[in-house]
Amino acid sequence: MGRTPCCDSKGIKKGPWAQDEDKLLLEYVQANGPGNWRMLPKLAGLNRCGKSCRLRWTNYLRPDIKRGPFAPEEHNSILQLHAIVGNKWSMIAAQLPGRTDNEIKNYWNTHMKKQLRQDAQQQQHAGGGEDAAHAQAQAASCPAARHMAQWDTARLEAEARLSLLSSTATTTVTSATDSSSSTALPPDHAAPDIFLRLWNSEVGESFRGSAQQGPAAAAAASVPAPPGGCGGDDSSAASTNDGADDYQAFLDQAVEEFALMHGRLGAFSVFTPADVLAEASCLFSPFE
DNA sequence: AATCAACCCAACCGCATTTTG
DNA sequence: ACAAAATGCGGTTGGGTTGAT
Repeated sequence: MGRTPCCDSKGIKKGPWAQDEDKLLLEYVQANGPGNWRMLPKLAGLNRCGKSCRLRWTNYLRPDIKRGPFAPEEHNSILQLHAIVGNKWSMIAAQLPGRTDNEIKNYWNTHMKKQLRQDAQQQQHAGGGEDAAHAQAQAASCPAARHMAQWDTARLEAEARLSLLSSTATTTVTSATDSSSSTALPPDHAAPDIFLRLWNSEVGESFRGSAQQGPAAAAAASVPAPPGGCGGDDSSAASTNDGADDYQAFLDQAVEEFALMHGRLGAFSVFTPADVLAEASCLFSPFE
């Protein structure tokens, strides 16, 4: 006994949108604004369900949608954001003006997953050894371990940036590294660098402690092995559960920070200016 | 030229969350 | 406070396109 689906009416068209349908939808939304998707098809003269109309508008017809290939900055942003919030595509999309969650999701699934796999393989060849191969196979077969690998990348980049900023002794770092209040507003003149703030907070420190035994160990310690899944017959999983708590606490705080900051400031850039990123990439560029 | 496989992306589906009466 | 409706979100699928054989 659930709700009846919105699209179960007979005769409702599905599949690709025709040009005239796009035109009808576009004209209606431009005249009346988005919203009331339930009634919109009838009012606009469309033989579609409201859900389909909303999707078509948000993913394709919206005038502020940016089309074309993703820029390197966008690529890096997606990479870093995904390391923090995971598959929260709408959250990631909120930080990339003009990109839809669907587009980012597709981009991640088709381009970036593949690239991460290739990078991992390259590292395996460079590193060599059976242990590396084993860890790689584990990472490839276990989503949680993959996520940890992504997290490790973001962590390294944050460290590189921290090193950079501390060496240039900018005043923004002083406020950014003030861990006494993780929810304090950043100074108006500085971009809020959540990576740095989280990294220097207590949960960040706690997580660093658990991850210091290396990425593979951190992955094993942080993520309980699924039944019959990666991590094998890990009987020590229970004894290392602190890592999972730290990791979860870190992620939870990251999500809270995003939500809080986004609520206060609207759309904003999480990341430092492009020149700083460029410098950082000289120190450490994991995805090139 | 024909066939097949891989890739890409728009659209759908179902669940979760929020809003409304 | 509750139930139903509306909306949002993430996972998945299907069909078109492109490249290899």
